[in-house]
Amino acid sequence: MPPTKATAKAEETGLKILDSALTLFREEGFDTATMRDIAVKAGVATGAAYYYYPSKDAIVMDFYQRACAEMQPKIEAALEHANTLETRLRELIRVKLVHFAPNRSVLRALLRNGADPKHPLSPFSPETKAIRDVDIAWFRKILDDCGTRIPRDLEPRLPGVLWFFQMGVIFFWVIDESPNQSRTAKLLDLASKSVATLVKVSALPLMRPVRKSALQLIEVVKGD
Amino acid sequence: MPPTKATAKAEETGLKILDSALTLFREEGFDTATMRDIAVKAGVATGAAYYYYPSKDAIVMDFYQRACAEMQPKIEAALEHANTLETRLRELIRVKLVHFAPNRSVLRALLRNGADPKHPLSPFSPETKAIRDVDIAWFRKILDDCGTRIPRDLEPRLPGVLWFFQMGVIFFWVIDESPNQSRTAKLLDLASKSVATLVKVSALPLMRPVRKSALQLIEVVKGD
DNA sequence: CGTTTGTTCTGAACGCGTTCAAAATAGTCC
DNA sequence: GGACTATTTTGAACGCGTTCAGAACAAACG
Repeated sequence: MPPTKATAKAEETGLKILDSALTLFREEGFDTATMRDIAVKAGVATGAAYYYYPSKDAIVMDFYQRACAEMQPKIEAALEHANTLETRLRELIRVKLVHFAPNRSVLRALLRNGADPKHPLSPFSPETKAIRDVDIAWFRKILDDCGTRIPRDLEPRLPGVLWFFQMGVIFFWVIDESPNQSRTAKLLDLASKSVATLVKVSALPLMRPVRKSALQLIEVVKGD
Repeated sequence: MPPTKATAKAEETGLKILDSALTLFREEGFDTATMRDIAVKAGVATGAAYYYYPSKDAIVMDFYQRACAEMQPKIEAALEHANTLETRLRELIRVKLVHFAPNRSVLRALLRNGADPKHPLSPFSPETKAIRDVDIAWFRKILDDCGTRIPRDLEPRLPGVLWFFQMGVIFFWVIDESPNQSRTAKLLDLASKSVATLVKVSALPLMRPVRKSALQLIEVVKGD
């Protein structure tokens, strides 16, 4: 959102800038749309955009936050009709892809900097922690009552791992140029099934050493 | 390398520009070092740098290519003393980390754009295919005579998968801010062991369905 | 009403990567 | 040597994201 401003008129200007930006991003891509274009389209001076958003990236961030908020009820609805871990995982992620679909290229601009956790736009940055926590809570939820027994030692780590898995799928989707992103659809089907199976299998007594190794790895990756 | 120029003096100028750039990148980071700085340090005008390199990124690319070439004998040496899949995998990757260590931040600039396969600097781009192929050949080699039996169906895909695994480790290393990148060291140890175990286990008759699923996934991700 | 204080907006300017017409230099042939 | 071509180098200029001093406007108070 444009950071809360005093007057109603200001609120409106902020939204106008956001709207102009997103339209231009969609129409001609993030890089091609310049801050000057955005300002002109919103009917303000270049500098005005910076009164509402500290940077071009921040506009994308705002879009991302709003999108996440809008998605919450959609996610809830999608999970109603899904009971198994596999279907819940798949539907949860599918809701996001569908919701982001019209703005796939905007998301690409965001995930470009996914590399650097120091970058404010990274899905791993402190700035995005709030969103991440909400996301991860959903994965905890779908593990909670899915009928699959989760090993005690895996339980606290698994939501985060599934979130990471989700980021991988979204990332793949963003760069997937196949018609209608059909490759991602296939990937999501296959991967959801595999992940669900893996979780199930990981509970077998025989798998204890494998699970312990995996947990060690997770610990190293997460620990900082 | 600076694209082949006619005179020896030109060759030298090109190297001077490369050298100045890398020094500045190391000293103050990729973003802070400007093309003007680089040119001044090399004793030429700003535009001269663009006679040798089409972009700032291209300098990093050149560094990367040279580094890969220099690494070949080091890799060969490292593999002499390693016989198991686990140790070979670990040593192969370790050689790269050690070699890149003084220029970790330069590599970071390169991997920043790893996201977009359309970006020329991406490790997945057509522009980097030659390097990638050489890399993958090494992974084929360490699978060849490591004493572990590789399932027939997995064999053609596995080198690419291991290369991808390597990119993951390098990526983690590049953003690893722990002292001396000790977390990466731990990760590399654990992950090499796990990967080697996985490969071994994947050959068991019991694991056939799991392996087939994994292969399907690989197919979807690679196929384009 | 005028003054004052805070909010919103302006547009010129900065530093960056990059481009390019033209100048300087080197190489070649008579 | 001089004339002509190809290579190398220059530095001003462009478009971008961003900054900032101050103009314009609104609200509150006397």
